[in-house]
Amino acid sequence: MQSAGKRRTLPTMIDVAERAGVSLKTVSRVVNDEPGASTHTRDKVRAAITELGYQRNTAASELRSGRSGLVALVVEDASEPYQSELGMAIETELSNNGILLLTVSTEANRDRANLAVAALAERRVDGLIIFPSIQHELDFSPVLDSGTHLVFVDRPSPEISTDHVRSSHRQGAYDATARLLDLGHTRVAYLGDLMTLFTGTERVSGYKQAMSDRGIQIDTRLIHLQNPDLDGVGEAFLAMCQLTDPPTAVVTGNSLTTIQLLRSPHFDSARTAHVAFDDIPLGDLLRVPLTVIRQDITTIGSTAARLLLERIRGNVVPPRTIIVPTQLVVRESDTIPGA
Amino acid sequence: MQSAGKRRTLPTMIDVAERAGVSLKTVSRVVNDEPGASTHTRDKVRAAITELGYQRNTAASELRSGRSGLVALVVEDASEPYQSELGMAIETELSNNGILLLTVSTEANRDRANLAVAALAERRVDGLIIFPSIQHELDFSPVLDSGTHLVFVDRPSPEISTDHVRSSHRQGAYDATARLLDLGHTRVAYLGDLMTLFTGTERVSGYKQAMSDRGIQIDTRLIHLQNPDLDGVGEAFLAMCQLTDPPTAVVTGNSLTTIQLLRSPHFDSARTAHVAFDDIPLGDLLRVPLTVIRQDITTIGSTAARLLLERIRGNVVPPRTIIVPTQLVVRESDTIPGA
DNA sequence: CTGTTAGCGCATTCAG
DNA sequence: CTGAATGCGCTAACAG
Repeated sequence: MQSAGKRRTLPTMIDVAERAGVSLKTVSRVVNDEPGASTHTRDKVRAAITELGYQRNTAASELRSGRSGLVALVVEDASEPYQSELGMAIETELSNNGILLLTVSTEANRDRANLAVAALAERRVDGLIIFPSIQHELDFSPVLDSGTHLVFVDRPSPEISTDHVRSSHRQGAYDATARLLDLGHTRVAYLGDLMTLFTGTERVSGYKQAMSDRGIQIDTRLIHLQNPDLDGVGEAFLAMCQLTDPPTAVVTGNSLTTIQLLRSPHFDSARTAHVAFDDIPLGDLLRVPLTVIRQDITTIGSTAARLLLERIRGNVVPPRTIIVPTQLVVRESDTIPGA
Repeated sequence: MQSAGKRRTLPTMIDVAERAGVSLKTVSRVVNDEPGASTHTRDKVRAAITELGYQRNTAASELRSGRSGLVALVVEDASEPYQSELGMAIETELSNNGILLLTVSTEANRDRANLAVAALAERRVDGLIIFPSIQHELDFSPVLDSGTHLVFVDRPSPEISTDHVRSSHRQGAYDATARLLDLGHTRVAYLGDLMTLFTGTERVSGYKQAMSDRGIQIDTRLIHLQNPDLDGVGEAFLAMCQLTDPPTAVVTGNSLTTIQLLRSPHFDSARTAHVAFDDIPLGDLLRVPLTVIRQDITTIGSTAARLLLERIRGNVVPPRTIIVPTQLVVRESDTIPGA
């Protein structure tokens, strides 16, 4: 059994050079797969590397070259399903390009989120992928100073003009609403996020558009927007049901709202048709399997990583916006059993 | 609107020293909160730092000092709920100590998982927290050479003697089984992982112990162990139901097996009592809310991070094993409606 | 194809 | 309490 934690001096490129009988620079060429070394020399150097157990010291390389080989993902809570799936997609794309991923959750360190960004700046990360926090805007000036590239996911930055990848929030909400309308409903409620959020605005406007397109009067009493972190969705739905003309169907605009509604005693999946924006884990195993608008998070993540990699490699183009389509996944909750 | 990606030369400690009219070393003292600088000097230096927008270059500091301020979490799939919650707990603990977290999913880099570990070694990460992969043993010799500290989570390493934090797998499985036995069942099946896994072995032995303690004969036909990545749980359960004395209750030993069973057409939650090891997301919203043994992942993660931090700070003690208790969460699936 | 020189920005060592 | 000198390990720029 090996034991961890012993430290001795590690061999350097100079040691390898001596062992292989070549110059320092030649070793560097081999290690970095640069041209300018014969196959024979390469083999000699490689042999010396394995004999000595040489490992390149990234810190030195980084200091000299200015590139860190590090990208950071800044999210609110890396353990939330959407965000962890995003992280996984990004990591996959980056690791295929020899870049390691740092993850910073602003929630974990609310007061110190800006400190964390400063730490990323000190580390000279090559790029940042940002899933903007709902809670508070971060100060990205430290990383901008050092020429780090930024990509925003899910919604654009209000202050910084840069690349941005997101779902077609509006179209997704449109599709959710249209689905219920096509099933014959006319009283369709919308429970969603506040309009202060970009995504909230987009989605509610998709809902309204679908209603208008089918010539259905929009009843503002059937629209409830609130911060989904706070309670109140169930009560809002109850109030709607007490109208003389209550809703027969409902669209929920985000997962938190969906879960609040499903957990509410005032909501009965057997009596009200329901389509949710955002899939939730195990949505197929619920009491009534949930019909949802699913975001293609993996594509969003890998696209964000790809845009970032292009810029890191020196591609200079104007800021781009990429919209990734959503998908309607029909299960059961959109149809009422009795109907 | 600011625009990202412009690069100019950043100020260094020398610039700050000149501006403040002190020496390089004094700046270093202030930046690192070392003693040996008067309050007056500190203020002068701090002022110069803000005026110039100075940011320490971590690479240089790292090259000189040998410490990277980086810890890596090596998991199989960072998007899986258990693993992302673990990551979040670790990140919280580390960020409180000024350390950033790298996440490496071996799944994202299947063929190259060992290469990723080598990359961590080259980066001289201060420590590694490892949630061992089911798929394949990794080669940690590169990081051991550079004196990196390791902590294993969930199960110990078969090869390396080091710190290790995990749930009381055996006690948890015991509690799950005992719960069903106490409810009057005598034919309790166990569907779980292979015994080649540490956790699989621990949990099945907890099940057996509970049965024996209550004087109930263990029927090996009611025990099914398999790789939960593969199909077959539903069929195995069906086979048990066709016995002359079929099970009236079942314990599932891990989330994948639980989900397979719940999705299987051969299993009916209304007819068979069920307790699952490991909570699953939204377990309370399932057709029949799931009674589970829940692991305290947050405690596991923060404990692992704490043990690692101690070693990074130079604490030399023999390898430690910390067992974190599990908790029975009673919902409904353990009782059959008719009974 | 290969080698020499210089210096990235900082922390360590030792001298005041 | 403060400063000067040195070099961590590597890569960029050039020379042969």
